[in-house]
Amino acid sequence: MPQSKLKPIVNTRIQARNKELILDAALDIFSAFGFRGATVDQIAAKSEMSKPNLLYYFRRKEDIYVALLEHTLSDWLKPLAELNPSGDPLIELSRYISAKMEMSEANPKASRLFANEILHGAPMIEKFLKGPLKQLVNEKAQVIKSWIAAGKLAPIDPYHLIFAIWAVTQHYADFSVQVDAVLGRREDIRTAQKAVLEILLRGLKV
Amino acid sequence: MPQSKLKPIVNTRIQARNKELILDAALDIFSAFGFRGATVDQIAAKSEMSKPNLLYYFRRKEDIYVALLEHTLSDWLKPLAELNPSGDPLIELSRYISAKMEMSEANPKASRLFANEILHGAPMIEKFLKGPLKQLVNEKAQVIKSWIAAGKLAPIDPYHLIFAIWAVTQHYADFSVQVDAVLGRREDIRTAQKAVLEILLRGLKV
DNA sequence: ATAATTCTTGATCAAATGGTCAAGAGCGGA
DNA sequence: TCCGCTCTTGACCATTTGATCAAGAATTAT
Repeated sequence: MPQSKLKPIVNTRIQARNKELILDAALDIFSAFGFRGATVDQIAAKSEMSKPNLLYYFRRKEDIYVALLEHTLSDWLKPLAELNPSGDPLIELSRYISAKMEMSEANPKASRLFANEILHGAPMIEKFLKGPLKQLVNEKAQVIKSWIAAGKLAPIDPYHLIFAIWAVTQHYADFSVQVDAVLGRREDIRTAQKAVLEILLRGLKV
Repeated sequence: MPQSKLKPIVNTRIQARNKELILDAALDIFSAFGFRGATVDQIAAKSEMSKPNLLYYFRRKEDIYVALLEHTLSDWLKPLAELNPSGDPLIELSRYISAKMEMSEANPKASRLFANEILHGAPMIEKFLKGPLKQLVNEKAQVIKSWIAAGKLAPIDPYHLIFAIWAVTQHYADFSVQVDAVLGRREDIRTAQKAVLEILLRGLKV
């Protein structure tokens, strides 16, 4: 069945390449300046592209921003989704915390992008928060509850435990300027990871 | 000695009142939209004042922002400064964490203002971070170290413990949209406070 | 090859926005 | 009361910025 002359369904190679270039540049700019603080000119300059050309691929500034968020939302859920109900609680949580710390180290820009979006009321990702994220957290909270019921974990509110893990791990990406300023040096990820694991896990032992 | 005709040293009553009105409005606007996202018009509208009149009190948008940050920096340090070296470690830390949780509840806007500033590289408060804040944290880290040395506290890195307390407590102000979305309701501060105290303190007992 | 389609850009626009100015209104001290 | 200083504002300006457009260059399909 011939695809009658509709709008481009399949991206050309050039489209794929340029959209990728734009999203890469946009992550740099949006994470550094926020949605309102970033300008289309900046993103165009960083992707070495004229502004009209950039707007040929994404018709509005907001479209770039939304695409960028969607592009990374699934990555965000992955480590939590991998929390294994039949594994050992402390090992599973340790793995999760380590994974989040490594994400903060490897991709602080994505972390700051989300932080900024949520800080400003999450206008673009409200549905994600109330939908997939909420659902996954509920599911994993049940897992933690079952561990507690089985006497394998100290009786801690699972939701607030998850919040605490998010808060602490993402702090090293979002507030790295403050961390470095207070420590007087660029913080070593290994040291931080070890300390965070101790602080968060020590109290969870039965 | 008569004060010769210099610029106004002492603020008039009207100045005091209007500057206060402006700063109140500015906290609302800057915390919601960030420095770049906020507009002078918005702040003027919120303070029920014409834009030129607002700019009579603060000549530039940046001046309002800086005044606002300075206006609250000392409040920020106060609870940590009150950590008492000769008190019981767990009670002192419990008091500190509770104070921070109450600040998140009582003044989430100030928390978001700082979060946004730090997230974007802290261009205006770099000196505060590397100066007074660093110094105070060093001092209190020593207190925690002495508690550990005295066998009154589990051996935890004091700097990362402080970071963890900041991260978790401020999370409830800065990421409240996410917290509420995941829980499906407005979170009750008492519940959150109790959970946070357990999570952070349980592992600190010797 | 060549027609159709996709890609690229200089020039331009309208709106938003930070900030200025001059002139008038209001207030406080002598 | 009167004078000088503080306060207030409508009108205005220059720049920034998101977005458009028309026309030409490059690519792709036949």
